[in-house]
Amino acid sequence: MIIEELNQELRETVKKFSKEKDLDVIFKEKDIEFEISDDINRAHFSSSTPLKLAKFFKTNPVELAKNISEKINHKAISKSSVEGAGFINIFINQRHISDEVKKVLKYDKEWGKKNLKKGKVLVEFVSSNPTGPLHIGHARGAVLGNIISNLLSNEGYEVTKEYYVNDAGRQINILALSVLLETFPNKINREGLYLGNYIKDLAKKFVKSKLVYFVNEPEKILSSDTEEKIDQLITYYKEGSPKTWKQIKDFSVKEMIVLIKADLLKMEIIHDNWFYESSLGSVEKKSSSLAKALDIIVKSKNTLEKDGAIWFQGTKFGDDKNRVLLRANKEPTYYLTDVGYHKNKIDRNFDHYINIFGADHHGYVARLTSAFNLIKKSNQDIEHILYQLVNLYEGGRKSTMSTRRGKFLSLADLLNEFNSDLIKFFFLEKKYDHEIDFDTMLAKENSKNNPYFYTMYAYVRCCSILEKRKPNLNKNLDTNELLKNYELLSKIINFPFYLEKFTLERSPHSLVHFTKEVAANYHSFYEQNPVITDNQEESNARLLITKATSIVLKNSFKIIGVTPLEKM
RNA sequence: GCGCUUGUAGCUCAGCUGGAUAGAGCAUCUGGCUUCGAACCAGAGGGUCGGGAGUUCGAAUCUUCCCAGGCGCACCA
Repeated sequence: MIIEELNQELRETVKKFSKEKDLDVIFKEKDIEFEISDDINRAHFSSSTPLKLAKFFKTNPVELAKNISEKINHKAISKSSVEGAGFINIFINQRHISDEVKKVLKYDKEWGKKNLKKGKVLVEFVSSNPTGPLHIGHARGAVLGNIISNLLSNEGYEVTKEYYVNDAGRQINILALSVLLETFPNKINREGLYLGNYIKDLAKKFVKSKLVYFVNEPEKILSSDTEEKIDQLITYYKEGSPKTWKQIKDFSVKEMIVLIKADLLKMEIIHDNWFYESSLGSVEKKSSSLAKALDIIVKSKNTLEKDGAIWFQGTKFGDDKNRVLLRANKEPTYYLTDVGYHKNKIDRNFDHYINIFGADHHGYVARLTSAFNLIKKSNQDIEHILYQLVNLYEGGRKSTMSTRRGKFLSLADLLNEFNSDLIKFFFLEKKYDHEIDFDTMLAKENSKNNPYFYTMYAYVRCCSILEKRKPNLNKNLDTNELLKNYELLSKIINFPFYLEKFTLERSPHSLVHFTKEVAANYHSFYEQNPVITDNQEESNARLLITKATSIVLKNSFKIIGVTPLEKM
């Protein structure tokens, strides 16, 4: 890539210059670089390096810029100058642009893709409890995890997308209880249980599909405390009708996962691996990930015993309090279970781990990271990406979502209103650390303004022209045409650089904005430059620009996870 | 109270690891379809970048203090 070559040249020049001056200063690499200019009338590439280094060289920036700029030499440079407070501005020549455009066409589907082997990454995302269908908040995590995975694998990482299924624990028992009470006649108050319509559906399906044993409702008086009462009921059915309990629990979890998978499939988001909490085994079993993780942490002397429980000394690592790992009754807490899960991840030998969580989990990150660092192998590391929550509004009024109370906007309902590619653009154009207020009515009214249409329309225009006439690569390019449209071409030929940047920055929204800009440049180009004309050379150059644009848009769509349309 | 996070045009958002005149879309206003798809283009107006202070050649961007919103502070998951 030209920018990398220019940076290389710039760094060598600066190095030479400092040797001449007999100075031995080590510079930060990012201080010595060119950036792609956003104003092509000013420059194709510009650098503020002289401004940054003037102090080290004890000279004024303009002077330094002149010195450096005179020494920079690259065959692609057509003009280089010093402007402003000490910026180096350079233009590249027509020959180079033309070569680059040819390269884009040659690489086609591969343009922007790196073939280097960069290591194995495990991306965990969605991981919603199978106690209810996915809702709009999960959808945000889903599209985010998907695009981050795509960006990474495009950069040459070997990516595994994983969904962690919490199929054990109290929440699952509550799910089972909710379905059970819906299945058998009883007069028990359902307060605190899962109340969504999907529970009724599960119960109906359960009755149809299985031979069930009848269970009675408990005769003894239940606690007046909701949570206590739920636990009493769970114990009553679990111990009183173990066979039915297990049947209904397994059935409910299985069915919920079927639903979740179906929703994700509709979004064309497919996890490579579904990891079940229940497969972690028990702490009693020495060989389980749970036991191994606990063992390592205890041996690292970062635990203490209090009230019969084993606590992790989180305060040593900046947590505000210590956390229980193993309860006095030898039951693992959720924390230990998750640490055990990460032990399992570690043993599967990835180089890098990314967890994509909703921002409501942020308090959990420090804890998990400290434990991870104690049990990891060297050269492994973990990273958390937190996305802010989606607020649901109904007619301007905020409505609080709750899976338990059955109050949420399900992904399935969302998909009935909007196509999945539209939803992807909607979520991904916003940075993930920004909250989103979602009002279905408003969203319907505004859906026409979704950048999806604007961007896709540019692609459709390209396709429709290319259907009429194909560019000829063997003919000479009208280089004047290329230079005239450099603003568009700059994005096209620097596409791999942009992708690398977006991946490194973990800023998928930038890719969406980038495609919007490419589309804008193309729309503008389209209005001003009839592509199919009698002037063969001119027409061919414009066809090449059209083809190159379509390549960059198509490759971007693939990473974003939307289907390119040839007609709309 | 402590911690994390957000505050940029009327609205929805980019820009934030310091760089040149703070950008889009929507809305408002003015133009453009007999020609490759007008789901588009060209142009106009609209800003104390939440507020104060600091760091420096330079601050929307870094530091700090306020103000306002969101989230989190379990032997729940």
